[in-house]
Amino acid sequence: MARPREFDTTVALGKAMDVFWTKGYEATSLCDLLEAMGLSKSSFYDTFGSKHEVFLATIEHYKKTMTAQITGVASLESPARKLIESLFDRAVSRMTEEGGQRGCFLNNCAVEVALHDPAAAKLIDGGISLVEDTFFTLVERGQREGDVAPDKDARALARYLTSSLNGLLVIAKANPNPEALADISQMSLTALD
Amino acid sequence: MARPREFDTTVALGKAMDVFWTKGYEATSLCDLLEAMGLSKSSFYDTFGSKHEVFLATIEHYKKTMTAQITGVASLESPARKLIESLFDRAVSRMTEEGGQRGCFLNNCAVEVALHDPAAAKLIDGGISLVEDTFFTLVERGQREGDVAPDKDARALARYLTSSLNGLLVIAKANPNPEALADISQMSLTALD
DNA sequence: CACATTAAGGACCATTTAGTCCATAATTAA
DNA sequence: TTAATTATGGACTAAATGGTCCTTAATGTG
Repeated sequence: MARPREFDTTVALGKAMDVFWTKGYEATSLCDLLEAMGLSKSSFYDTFGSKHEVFLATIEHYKKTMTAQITGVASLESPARKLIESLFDRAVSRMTEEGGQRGCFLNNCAVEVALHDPAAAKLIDGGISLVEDTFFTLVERGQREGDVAPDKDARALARYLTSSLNGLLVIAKANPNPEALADISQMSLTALD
Repeated sequence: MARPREFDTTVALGKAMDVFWTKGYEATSLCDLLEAMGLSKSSFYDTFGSKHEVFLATIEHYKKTMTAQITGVASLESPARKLIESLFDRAVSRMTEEGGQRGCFLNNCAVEVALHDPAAAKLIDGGISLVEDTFFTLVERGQREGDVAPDKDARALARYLTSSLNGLLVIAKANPNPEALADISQMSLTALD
């Protein structure tokens, strides 16, 4: 009953992340994880150590996949401003479509555990910085391209955009009203003018 | 060992709210609640029914106390714009001071439970609407007073401000960096120009 | 004084929790 | 063929979970 190297650690981490993402850390039981990851308790503890270690690993996993995704977007040829706008658009449409109300994993984690889990908080902060840095790059490029206000501080704008996106996601969780989200998204982006 | 009507239900709810606020719903045990509220298990179940019912009650409690606080601010004589700014200032200073990183109770609840607890989600949404309505009143007043952009839709601005404030609080939870928060707050408020 | 409240204390419950450990089976590499 | 890997299944634990219930004690009210 045991072929060696049967399961893919990365895939399993992705599954675990999905569970934490939709249920939250505390509400996720070991059982939930085992089911989702498709492995036995023994293997789980052998490979990952503990629930908490898996949790931290999923945050790392999220950062990796997000980085890939985000640098993908940021390196597209479209004007930077359009790319920024599309990031907001995507957030809105994701939150308004069926079953998409999970929000942002980092956001969820920050709110639920950051205060009591310093290790997680550090990873989360790193992830948010990644987002901020992406916005920073885009803002600077936008300023060079001429469709982002050149007089505004790029770092401040990047911080602001990151915060705005998170705000949008929180509001959407409480009530994914498309009109409200569109208002918020649009107003947020006027800061680029 | 039991004097009748000894404990004040409202006070107890406030204590319970504090626990949920700092620990989150799932991470709060019955034991935590009993200790904080200062009552026995029997009295707890007699009076409140269940952990979940207390939870819902604390959201209501939060709304009540917040309404009082917020209408207090909104009815001050200062210019509306100044009042809006002070709401952001207060959020920043609360999040940067020692032990103030709990964020906003509604925000926390929205992120942790809204997806799986429809009853809570409804109450939370109601609370957020309260905030939005306060901003709406202030924005309209600010427009009349001449220091908020008159051409912008007041409802959209109110939604935006609510979202921005929530974003700020999430970012602060992950990393309460005063500079970043100041950047975010300031940039958010330029939407009023 | 007596009676109805009101609360506390504590026994009790079934379930679930995260986590450990070991024997077993399948596989690959030497 | 043999030995080292690698994973599984399942037995097991100790603690904690939310929740029920019943007895007892203190109090206010008639």
